[in-house]
Amino acid sequence: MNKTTLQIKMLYNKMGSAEKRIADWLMENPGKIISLSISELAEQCGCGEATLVRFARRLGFGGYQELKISFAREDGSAKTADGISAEDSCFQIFEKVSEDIYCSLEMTKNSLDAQNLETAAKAIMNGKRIMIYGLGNSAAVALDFQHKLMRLGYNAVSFCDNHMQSISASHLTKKDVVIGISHSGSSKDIVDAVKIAKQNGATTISITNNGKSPIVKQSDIALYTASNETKYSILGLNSRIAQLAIINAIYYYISCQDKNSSKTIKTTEESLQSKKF
Amino acid sequence: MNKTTLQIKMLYNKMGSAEKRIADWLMENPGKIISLSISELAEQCGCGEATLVRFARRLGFGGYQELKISFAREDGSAKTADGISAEDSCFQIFEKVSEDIYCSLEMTKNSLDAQNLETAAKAIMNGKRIMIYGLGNSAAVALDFQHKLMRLGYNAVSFCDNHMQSISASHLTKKDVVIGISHSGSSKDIVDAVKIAKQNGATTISITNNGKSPIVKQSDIALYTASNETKYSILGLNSRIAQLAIINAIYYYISCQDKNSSKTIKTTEESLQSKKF
DNA sequence: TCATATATGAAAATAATTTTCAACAGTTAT
DNA sequence: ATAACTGTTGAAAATTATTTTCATATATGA
Repeated sequence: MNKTTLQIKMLYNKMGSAEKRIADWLMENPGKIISLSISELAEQCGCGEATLVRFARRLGFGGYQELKISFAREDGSAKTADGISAEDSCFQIFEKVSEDIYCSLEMTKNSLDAQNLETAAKAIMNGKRIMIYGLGNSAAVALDFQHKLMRLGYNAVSFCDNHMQSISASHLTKKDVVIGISHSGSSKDIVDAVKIAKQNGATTISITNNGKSPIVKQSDIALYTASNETKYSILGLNSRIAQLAIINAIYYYISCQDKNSSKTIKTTEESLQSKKF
Repeated sequence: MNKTTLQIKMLYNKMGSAEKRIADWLMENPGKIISLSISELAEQCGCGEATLVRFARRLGFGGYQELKISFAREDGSAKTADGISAEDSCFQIFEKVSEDIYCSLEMTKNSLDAQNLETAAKAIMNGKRIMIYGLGNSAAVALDFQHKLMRLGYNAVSFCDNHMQSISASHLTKKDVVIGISHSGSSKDIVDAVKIAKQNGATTISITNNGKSPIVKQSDIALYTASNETKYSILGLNSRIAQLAIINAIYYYISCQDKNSSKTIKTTEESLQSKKF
């Protein structure tokens, strides 16, 4: 599946009935748009030309022509990513997983607030200590974040022990920053620890897939991922990748903004040299 | 070089001076035609619109539009993902990171051997014990893998302590499976541990970005990621995501193939219920 | 040199696209 | 329930793009 098709599917629910008809026609007739003018397509879809222009704009194009060209670029051979089944080879599953990851990243682009992201990155840069809490699935993400921040020379620690999380949170001050990671946003222990940190005046950041979750109430800054994985799993596998993408973005942002970072990164690399063949 | 470009070169000698000017401009400005109207391009080439229409017809197209679309289709390499700079907002960086992740996944699709992937997944399913080794960056990936396999009810353990890695490897048998994760493939301790495991007869699997690395020599099965990140980092951030995608694929594959898994996943979920709000 | 064939671009004709606007549907506030 | 608001829609107008026509220019070969 290509980028444009993907985007159409993502925005489908937000479309009006005429736009949905357009989306449906495009899905059912892959590649055909390329040889049609706006009036011809309007007739096919039973809508006005204006609606087609709006449709194109909504997808981020300048107009109908650009939409058409985008379809031409991205090849008509539209693969449709179905669910994963027992007949699939492991490689086919890999392809589907890639597709879903891509989809989740696009969705996260919509749900992630640019201002919050920037504020969170700056808070981390100014924090005296950075505490990162995650459990289960999110523990690996927390560890990844700690690792990256340490490479940049920051005083970052991650905990995947709920006692340690609460203990560490209880000793924080308003100079410190806490990052709570929970896909559901409802992990009791993480919420507790973040709450304690907030009571102590620390800046609290949460990374979650659920906007209406308890962790958000305890957060000064909430970073939302998005993913459509009800299909074949309760596990938020794709939102996890989106979390990592957010972490990568923050990492790069800090490494660009922080003037010491290039030196620090070099120091890190040097320290690891002897560990390699 | 694409079909249309080739044809233009073939017919070049038969063209008049104005048409040659068009051909020259197109060669010097690859891809630019896509965003230009016929009048704009006519001005660029210093010729009349009519000449452009004739030019397109001569190449076998119905008109200017078709020529334009043909260029759009054949010019896949027009991705303009720049590097990350200090002027970028954190959100812009997130967008670039997403783009790179997508790119890396596509590249990995090419470098990953379907047969090896399947073999690795089956070996894991049949392994008595699964040992996963990673250090630094790769420790988080190893932890993630362990977590997923445990959810499926497998006897999986990850170590990010080089002593524990070697110790555990020294006690393995040919019924066991070892997974060594190293972006560079040159991490001494990981290679050592995998080597020990291999000497003991365990099935060894490696996940790495480097086909010609020491770890591959110690592996029965090598799974290669791919990524282009020389641009702004030594860290293999994107290959890391590709590693996780491989892990996700294996997870789903096993959960489809292993008949007990749905029960096990349910048990896992139940065990976590009390931890949530 | 001249007749013929071909190439060219300005302008006219046609077609495609975009904008405007009024009607309408659904939602929220009063 | 009603008013005010918000967003969707397509017909028609306005704009822009493309194609055709045609007069002129240029080259070719007898």
